Amino acid sequence: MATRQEISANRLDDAARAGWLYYVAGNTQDQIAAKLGISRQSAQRLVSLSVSEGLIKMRLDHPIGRCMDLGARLKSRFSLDLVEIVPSDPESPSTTIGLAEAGAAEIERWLKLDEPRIIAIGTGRTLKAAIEQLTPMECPHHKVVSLTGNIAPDGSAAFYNVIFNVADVVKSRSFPMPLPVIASSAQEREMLHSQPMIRETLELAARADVTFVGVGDLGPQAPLYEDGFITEAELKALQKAGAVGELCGWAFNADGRLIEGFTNDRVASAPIPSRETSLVVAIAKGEKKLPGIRAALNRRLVNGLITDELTAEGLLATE
Amino acid sequence: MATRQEISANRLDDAARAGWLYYVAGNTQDQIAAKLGISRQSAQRLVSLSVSEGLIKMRLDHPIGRCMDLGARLKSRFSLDLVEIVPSDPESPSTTIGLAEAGAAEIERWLKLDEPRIIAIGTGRTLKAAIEQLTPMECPHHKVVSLTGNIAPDGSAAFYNVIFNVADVVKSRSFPMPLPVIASSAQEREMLHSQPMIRETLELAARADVTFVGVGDLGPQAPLYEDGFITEAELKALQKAGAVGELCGWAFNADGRLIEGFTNDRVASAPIPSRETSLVVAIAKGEKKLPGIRAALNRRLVNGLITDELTAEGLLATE
DNA sequence: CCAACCTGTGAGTATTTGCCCATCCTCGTA
DNA sequence: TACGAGGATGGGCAAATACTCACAGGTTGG
Repeated sequence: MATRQEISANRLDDAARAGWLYYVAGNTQDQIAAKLGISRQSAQRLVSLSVSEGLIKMRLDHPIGRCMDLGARLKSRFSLDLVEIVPSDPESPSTTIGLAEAGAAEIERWLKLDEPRIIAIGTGRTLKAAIEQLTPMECPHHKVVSLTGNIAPDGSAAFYNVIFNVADVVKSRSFPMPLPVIASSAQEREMLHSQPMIRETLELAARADVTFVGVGDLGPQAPLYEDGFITEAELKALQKAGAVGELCGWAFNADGRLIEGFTNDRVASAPIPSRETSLVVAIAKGEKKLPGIRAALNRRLVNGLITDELTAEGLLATE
Repeated sequence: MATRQEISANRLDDAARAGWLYYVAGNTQDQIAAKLGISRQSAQRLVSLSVSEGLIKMRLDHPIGRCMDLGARLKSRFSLDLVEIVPSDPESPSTTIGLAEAGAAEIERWLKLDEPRIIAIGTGRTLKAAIEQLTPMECPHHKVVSLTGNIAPDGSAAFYNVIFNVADVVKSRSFPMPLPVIASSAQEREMLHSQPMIRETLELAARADVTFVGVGDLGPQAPLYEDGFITEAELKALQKAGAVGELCGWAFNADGRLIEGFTNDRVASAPIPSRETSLVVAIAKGEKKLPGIRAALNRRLVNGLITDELTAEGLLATE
């Protein structure tokens, strides 16, 4: 008499045969049913079994395949709502190559929507590069709001504030923030934020449907420092306090917690919009930014990420 | 054979994405269409493209009892070092279905080795189909050497000479044989073989660690004849002399002995490498090739075989 | 011995996929 | 600028596939 195991092994054999006929030989299930002398439904079950039992392996031989794979893992590892991985070009030192195009594509996906949306934009080199990749289009029904001030320390318009570029290219209504990135004191910040126009912009930012931000590192070449928004002493103090990165000027430590005190008391940027009710996408890559990106993901300061293969690997490598 | 259309890299990227989403992530084409922002029909086209371009590879990972059994019996009956049996699809007239994938898998096993190897390759339709299934990989440390000439009777590159395809896909160093498959005379062959470069290639072939060859039949549609390497008269003469098959152009009789005289005096291919010190794998199946395969196994012209169920049965049935 | 249970089956039905065709867009040419 | 070839697109439809359900045959445990 046949034991259950033998029967099941036989069944797996049949499943393997059916799977082979289906996937490798390209038969239809009807043909398989005829060949194996069973009903089409049974054939379907066998084919299905061959997949669910892992008898059939499918592999994608294309550079993109690796990106998709990394993306899926990142998405589940950090419970992200959006992940986009672009192939790395190890030869190119550019911090924006590929990323800019991918970021622009994602921004355009939102702009193409017919229903009016509020799109919040941070600042930084990566974001600027992405905006430059945007296809000009007519989107007067959307609103684009800046999360950060657009006044550089010397009083001029901050170079890497990109809100005007966006509004220009896509013809949407724009809401810049006529503020310094970092106020001179907490009091000044409060004063500025209480101005009616700015208050409205802040409220608009809080209701953004989608947000795109860059991630800044706080190493020796921290963009905040290089662009003169913070002094060397302030940078050192932040580093000492454990800061590993910043979003729109908000410095945070390796846990993703905002650093208390220091420059954070004076950052005039809008708070990062809710990750519960909206999508906040970080666009960033690179060794230097890795700790910052990881921290932001861990504490869910963002729930979307556009990065490259190498960075994705780095994010998955640890822990 | 369909002419190779130049397809933009971007489209292949998209195809890869779609293929990944479909086969790996298990999305429906509707979902893919939504995610990529295209119509379902376009998604379907991309998925289909990813298969037809060979981006998606499917492999059956299960020892089907019947194939294992046949394989074990063949292995012991003919003292083989390697046997691989794939399921048969009795209805399909294709001479390569399934076999190509299995052959590619075995070739890949060798290519994946870290130590440098010399891999010799014969010629033929089956082998070409197998090569097309190879996954691109970087193997500059291996050497791939052709056993047969790559010049067709009309002077062009022989279509079924596959050495270039291999080298291309796996980036290894390749050693083709700039020779006709069959020289016009024994003298010409000697002359050609004495050329330094060719001599070196021949010596390399003799030292191959592993060899993959097809088996040609010598019936009315013998590939050697169909491809114009031998005349009808020569084919008839070979048949009369008892030839039942050929490896790389070397015709042999039912005992597996090389036919003396006739075209064998002029075959410009390298001799089949040693079965004592290396692995020589025949990849072949089909009723027509049965006598040839049997003869080659009997006299141990090869010590490895990749074939299908039906052929395996045929080999075991007689004697 | 019987009832509960499990496995596998076929029928019917909803969903998904493959393919044809009209149309649109692009680009080279007259 | 007009025009035609060639390729991409999306609608529609038939084929193929996946899923649900009720039931048959056999096993298990009382």
